[in-house]
Amino acid sequence: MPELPEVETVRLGLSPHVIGKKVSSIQVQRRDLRYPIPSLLEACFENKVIQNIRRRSKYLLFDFEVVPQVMIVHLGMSGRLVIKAPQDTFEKHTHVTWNLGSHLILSYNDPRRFGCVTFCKVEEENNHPFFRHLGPDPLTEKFSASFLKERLSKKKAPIKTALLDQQVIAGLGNIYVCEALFRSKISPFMPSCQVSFEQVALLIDSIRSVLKEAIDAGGSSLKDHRQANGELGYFQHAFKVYARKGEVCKECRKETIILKRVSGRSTYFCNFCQRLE
DNA sequence: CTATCCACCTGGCGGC
DNA sequence: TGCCGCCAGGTGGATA
Repeated sequence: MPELPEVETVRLGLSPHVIGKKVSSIQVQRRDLRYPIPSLLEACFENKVIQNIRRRSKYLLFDFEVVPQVMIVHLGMSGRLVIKAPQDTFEKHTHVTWNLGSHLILSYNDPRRFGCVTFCKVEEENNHPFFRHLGPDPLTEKFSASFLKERLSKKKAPIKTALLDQQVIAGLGNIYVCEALFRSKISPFMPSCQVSFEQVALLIDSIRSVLKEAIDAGGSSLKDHRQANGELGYFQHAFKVYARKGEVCKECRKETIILKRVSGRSTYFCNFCQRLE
């Protein structure tokens, strides 16, 4: 499910409800997610106060007052992190719940169990395997045209593949790579090292604009994504190419959107707007 | 070291 | 209605 905008939407939605709240208890229904939930999770965070929620790439990090550990949550493909009330129903595949006093419950649900809930020492965060090799976040200044051009110049793989590589840029996934390439009029098949500096600059603008618009729309809901309040995101209605195979291109009005596999992932594009010269 | 492939898991959908 | 194959917002371990 969740790429950068969906994770950021969850962070923004959760923050006002949970920051400053004490976790009165934690219930773990099953621990075998992508990585086992550490047996010490409950002991580590029960009766502690949530101080802040941060996002790094597609991970959410929960800082707690006083606690020298940071809690890490990843939503995988199908994970949801939502605020509930005790009287609400809890769907199948709800694996972890955090009671925040007697009126609010933070709930983690993940049918496919590709996500994870874990923690690490604060001082080890930057060296954690999840974060050590991550590229820059596209919404920060470190992500510049000169930086990206340099990274791409060493790669022969298609630009589509490079943009999905979290070591090149952190937070993009299949949807937003397709959408950003379309906005830039760059073919997903163009070898990374052949993308010109001008195109890289345009690509950065496209990535930033599509991500910001998606965050403003509450993310994209295909099947699983919900905002923290349980509502659907609505950026999927703004897709120009993703999941639009066979539809007339909204830009050129000449050709229909094509679907091909690139490095194992469905890749949607307009063969006219994004033609290789 | 880099580049591909594929498994991990469940559920939804289309076709027959 | 039912069964089957295919597909899905991600990641990293195995392999060449």
